Amino acid sequence: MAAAPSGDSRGGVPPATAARVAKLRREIEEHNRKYYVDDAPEISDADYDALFQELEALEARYPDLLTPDSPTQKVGGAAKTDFAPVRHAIPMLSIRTETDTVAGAAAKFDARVRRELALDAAAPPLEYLAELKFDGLAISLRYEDGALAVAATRGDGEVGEDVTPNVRTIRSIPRKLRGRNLPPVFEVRGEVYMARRDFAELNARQQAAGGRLYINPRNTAAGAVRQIDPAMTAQRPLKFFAYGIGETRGFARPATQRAVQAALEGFGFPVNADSVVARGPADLAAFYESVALRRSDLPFEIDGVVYKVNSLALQDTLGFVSREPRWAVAHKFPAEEMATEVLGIDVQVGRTGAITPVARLKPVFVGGVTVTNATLHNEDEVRRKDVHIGDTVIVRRAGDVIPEVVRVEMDKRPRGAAAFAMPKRCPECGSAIVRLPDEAVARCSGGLFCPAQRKQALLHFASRRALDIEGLGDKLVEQLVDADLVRTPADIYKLGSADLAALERMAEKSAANVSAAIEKSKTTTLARFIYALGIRHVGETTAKDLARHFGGLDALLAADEAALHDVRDVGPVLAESIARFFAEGHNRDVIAALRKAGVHWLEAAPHRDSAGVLGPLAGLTFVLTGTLPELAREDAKARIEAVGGKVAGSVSKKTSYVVAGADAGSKLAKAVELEIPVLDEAGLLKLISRGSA
DNA sequence: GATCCTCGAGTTCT
DNA sequence: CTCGAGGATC
Repeated sequence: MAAAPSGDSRGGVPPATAARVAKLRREIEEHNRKYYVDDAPEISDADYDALFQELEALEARYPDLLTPDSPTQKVGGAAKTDFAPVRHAIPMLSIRTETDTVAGAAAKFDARVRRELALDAAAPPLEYLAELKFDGLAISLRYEDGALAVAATRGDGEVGEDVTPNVRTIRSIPRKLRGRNLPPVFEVRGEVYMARRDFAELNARQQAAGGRLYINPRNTAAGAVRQIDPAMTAQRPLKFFAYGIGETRGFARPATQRAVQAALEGFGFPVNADSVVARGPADLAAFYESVALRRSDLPFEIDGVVYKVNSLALQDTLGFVSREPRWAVAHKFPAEEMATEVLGIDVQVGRTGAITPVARLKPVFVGGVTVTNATLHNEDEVRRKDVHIGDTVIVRRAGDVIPEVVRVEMDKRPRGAAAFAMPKRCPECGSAIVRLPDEAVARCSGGLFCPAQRKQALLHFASRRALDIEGLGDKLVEQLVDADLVRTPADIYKLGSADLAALERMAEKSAANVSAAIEKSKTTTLARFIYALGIRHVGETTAKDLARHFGGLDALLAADEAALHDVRDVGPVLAESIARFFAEGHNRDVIAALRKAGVHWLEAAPHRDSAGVLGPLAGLTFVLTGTLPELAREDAKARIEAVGGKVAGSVSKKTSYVVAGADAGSKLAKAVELEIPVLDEAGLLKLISRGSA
């Protein structure tokens, strides 16, 4: 940390003030770290803000004290923890997850491996190693001449973060390999984790000290490894299991995965003993069953088991499909389910007025987080699941993310528990709630008169894929609408910094940031603008089609329903919806006001041919899945579209290529099933550049 | 008229 | 991610 100006008084700064500024900076950095890295803030937001404001005030008063590295100068105040990047000599793989029944998953994997190896049914069963899948943080340890040289997180599989100083504090990781004639290079792959008991003790200490409790062992372990200060890591009871090797030099590779375990133990690494050599799929399924029964008795958390082909020679033969080995699968346990109580069923109002019932739940810890809400989608869904208020329900996190009510425990229903009744009037604006005969969704009829819909419309307008106004989030929109400072998107452009700064939780600095973001959003594209308007049934894709078809906004405004029909993928419903939107005087006024405020874009000549611009990838449809090493998903999409390709959301027979990155999910599986060619990022880039050459 | 393919919209928590 | 529904295709 760069010190505040030192001893020699300059600009008449009292030494006590300089010291106070330095202290504030230290404290704020520390709290940032607790908040962002430890995920365990020590002070309330209000106290934090007070420190921050004091520092800002002092810096404003004594500009000499202002240094570029002051926390006040960092965007968003976030202490981005930048560890040095480390490129893995051999990529750290992600293992494909099999989702099927117990017997099915093992059988599928076995069948796939046998097919790849061209084994016929008469061939003897294959040998596998079945291991536990630890729920921790994957780490690669590089030993040079026997000494730990680099420890890196997995990152995206290609490039991880250098966490060597932190990892050195973990006692079960040897600093030097055991034995003689050590290989010049030896990389170990394994998992850093926190044992259940250690986690509980850590939390007991936290509680005694009056600190915030940690959520779960995995996040705590991951947070601890990514500490800025290794001394903090040292205070966390972390452990390690080794399970594989990366690059090696001067090391005779063993013949089997089992022998790799033995070699790792020989070098002094802890290897979990709970693994078996299995013959054929039935043995794998039996291992899974046995582990599932013992899961809660294990001293650490696991989220499934891993099956690997035991022979390393066969592993080499099998190779990879875009960064996923064909010789291993993870077989995860089904999502954890917990019982809890339905405290009530509220409704939420969406941008289109859709009324969504949401179950308010008694907080329950499931799948690693505390869940308090779960969507019930719509009236029919509530009826189908037959959820009443006061019911005990089983909850899980679908796809390991979004909480869902699985079912009701009928025998626990209290007498007289009330069923859900769709309200007649919108809770936000009092307008009638209407459900059209063939629709599943009930809607508030208030339109933009309804504050909830107005807020959602504004959020949509400012969202990343629309005009992308950074910093204009739900809290801010809430205040702006409630204070009646903003009614339509056009009003956003009338806000001055002073208006913003007058709001709660808005210091001058943040207000200036938002102002700048608003200014920046004025330069946009026609497609984004159309999308931002929030026309029913017009999403990102349709907005692009409209922009391309008409070229300019005036042509679109002038189009009647028949003209709209000519746009690709626009049928009667969309044509009517679009025409009705633009026929509305209010909407035309808002559009005019936005243009007047300076929102602008480059207009192009209309492309009446619905095939769109021609490019080397014209006519090809791509589906993206997983995380690519370099390109963000949006970038990849833009690159493909720039040369005429199309990016779709799901895999079908019409898909030309699937581009798969790390942790690819069901879409990759579907691609393999439909025998659609799979590319990695490099393959995609090659295709783009070769095509355009 | 049935079926398949997409797109749109809504959603949780950190 | 998942569901519902619009549009295209056979």
